[in-house]
Amino acid sequence: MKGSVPTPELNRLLHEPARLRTLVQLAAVTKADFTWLLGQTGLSRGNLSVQMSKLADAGMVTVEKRFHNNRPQTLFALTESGRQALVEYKQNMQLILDGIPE
Amino acid sequence: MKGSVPTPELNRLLHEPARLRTLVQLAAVTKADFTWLLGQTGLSRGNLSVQMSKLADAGMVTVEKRFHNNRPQTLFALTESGRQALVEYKQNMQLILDGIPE
DNA sequence: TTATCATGTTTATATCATAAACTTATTTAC
DNA sequence: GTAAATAAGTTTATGATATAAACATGATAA
Repeated sequence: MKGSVPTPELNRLLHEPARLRTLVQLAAVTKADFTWLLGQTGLSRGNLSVQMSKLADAGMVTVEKRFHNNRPQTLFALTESGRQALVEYKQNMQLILDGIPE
Repeated sequence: MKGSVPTPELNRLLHEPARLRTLVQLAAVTKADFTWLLGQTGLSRGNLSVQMSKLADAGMVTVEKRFHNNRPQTLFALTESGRQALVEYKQNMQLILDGIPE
């Protein structure tokens, strides 16, 4: 068994850095609106929109549209299954990282 | 600064799971041949070939071709800059993971 | 009432991961 | 001795996907 290094599967939906970043942000708050996420992640509007749609389609986040100061506002929140997926991703990635010396 | 979560850049070359896996394997040994990596990673020959070429082009691994038992054999080894890149990736990813509760 | 800004969404493109098909050389079977 | 099968990779074709550019819509400012 020499040189045996674990290589668990990584959820590709979460693995993409643009989405991983937004999910980590969402994990740190109860709710976040589109514009705030824009600033935190540095993504373009188009990119953030597409990524959030994918996360919503997969049930990782909820989407709530409303008006705030007569402006449309979109609020996102991590779902329970999103939180679970994120924790699982963390565990798997941690196993991989542990195989790297230093 | 409420809700501030660090989001360092991740080296996309290393971030791709197929390549991350082979690099982690290479980090655990001094040298590895193509067929052995095939078994460890579960990648197809074509995929492994492409990924190793990219890693070689980027200077992350060295490639040594020789004959062994009258068969061609390709040996790979992590370079020093490859090792550094891997450690840096580990540190950055660790920062991101630390932002995830549990 | 025209222009500008704010907030997103839709599309078009360009990259890239992956497997299928191909190459070349070597044994093994007949 | 030649045809089939095995070994070790590489090249290509395609399908997915990340990303920005273009678009849409409504509100405020000039």
